Amino acid sequence: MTMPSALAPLVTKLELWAQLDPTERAAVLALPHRVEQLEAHRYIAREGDQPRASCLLTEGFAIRQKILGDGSRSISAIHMRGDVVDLQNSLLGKADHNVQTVTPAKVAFIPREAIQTLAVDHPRVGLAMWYDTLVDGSIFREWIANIARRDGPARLAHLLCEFGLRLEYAELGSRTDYHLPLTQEQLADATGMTPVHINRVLKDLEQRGLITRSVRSVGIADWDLLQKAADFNSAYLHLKDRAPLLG
Amino acid sequence: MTMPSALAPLVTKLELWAQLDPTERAAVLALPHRVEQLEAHRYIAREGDQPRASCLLTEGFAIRQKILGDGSRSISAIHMRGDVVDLQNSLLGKADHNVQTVTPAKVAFIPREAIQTLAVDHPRVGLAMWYDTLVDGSIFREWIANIARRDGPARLAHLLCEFGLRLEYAELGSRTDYHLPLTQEQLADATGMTPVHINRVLKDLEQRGLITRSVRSVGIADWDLLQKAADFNSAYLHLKDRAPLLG
DNA sequence: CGCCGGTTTGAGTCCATTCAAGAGGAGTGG
DNA sequence: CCACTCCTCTTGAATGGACTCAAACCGGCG
Repeated sequence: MTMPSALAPLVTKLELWAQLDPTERAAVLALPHRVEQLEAHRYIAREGDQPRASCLLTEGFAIRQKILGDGSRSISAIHMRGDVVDLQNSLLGKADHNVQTVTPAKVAFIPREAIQTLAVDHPRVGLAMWYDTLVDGSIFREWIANIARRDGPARLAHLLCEFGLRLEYAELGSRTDYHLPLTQEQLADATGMTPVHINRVLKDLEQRGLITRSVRSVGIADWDLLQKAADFNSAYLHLKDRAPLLG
Repeated sequence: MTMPSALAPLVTKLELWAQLDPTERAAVLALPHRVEQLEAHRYIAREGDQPRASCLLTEGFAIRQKILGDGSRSISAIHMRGDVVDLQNSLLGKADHNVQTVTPAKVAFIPREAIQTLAVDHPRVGLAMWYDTLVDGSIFREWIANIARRDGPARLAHLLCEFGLRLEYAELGSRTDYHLPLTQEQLADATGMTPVHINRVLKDLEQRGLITRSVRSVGIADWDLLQKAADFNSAYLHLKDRAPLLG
């Protein structure tokens, strides 16, 4: 278990939900953990595993995905720095989905018992982690609506809006101009389309002047316009409802 | 605030996750609450609201849904007796989706401050509620996969399997023969299809001998067969991973 | 009896898919 | 430096699953 600074992003994240006092902050930073540098496409957890550690993403990008019976894949979340990536799998005992890096990534593994103890000994920290899970849930619901009811262009545009906003919020880029670390195949699996169709939809968004693309980067000329085309309303990210009661 | 017995289903539910000691059990039952009998199609929370109370469903059925920009609707969850229906909305401060009854229902409203206080004063109860939220999230992920990647028949069959199993688990019916309290339009909004297509898919499942239907009831002749057609694996419901560590 | 919400059925259309092939780019090794 | 490979992206053509539009049917209920 290494230098505590690896957990700093976790404190930052939790303090969005609850102003922690010095004791609580120290307790979080004192969590036992093991830092690891992972290559791209590496599995952090596999469906059916009984993981003994949760994991904090401190660098790079990761996804949560499932492989269905017919071999197709569904991506249900994209994660970036500061996200606690594996609470579900490790706390619930048995992983119900896979977690995988998409780029080289640095992660801190935290034993599940340590998380539970922290939550019990410092209930306000537990509450903050619970809030984080609630926001996760909110994002899942929006993805359900996105995939179920929006057409191709709106669906992809919505993903681009969400990703941009979250990147900006995590201070990893500008929401109107950022590097998108996903292949078109991954975008397809995150939106319930085929890679071929993603390609055509991207072209369509570009031709309509809503986005510009270079290598694997996205530029958004007119944020409001794209937001409108995407039927995007950031409320579900709860970026502004932070530290609502605690503190 | 009425007789505490209305909260009994909540204790039952939480004890699936953590064996509570008498003090903790008493604390849950001592939660201030207001019982209300609601008619069908009544909104419990509306998107944008700042609800001051969470709500426990003690009788009847309810859904969570969103109305999109074009007026279409997406249903992201179906709830039955014992489910805590509005933690997300009330704890996060601002509702990001609607909660609505689909049948007449009895609910117990619990002030959000009371929930928070409970979680802080009795951290293990807080942990149990957190677990419940994690399972919610797991179901959302499966729904994403379901809508994104399965075809009509499998998608609907999957919903029928899940609903049956959850009903049985809540002791509200048999998984192979139950009353389905949803209209075909609601089934459509829960699976990302149109009502017309739901109708055809139902007919298809019936003709293939996978289900039988009467008024608004479903019979499943061969559970294993339907499960297979649905690509259904109940692991994501975490019915068997109960009380994993606590207690 | 007649209304009304929900269900069922038909016909035509379209969006997204499948299948297939080619182009671009990065990395490897001769 | 060039050939070779692998992966990703791009494009075309044909197919098909789900949609829209529209009408009819059904059962419960005032």
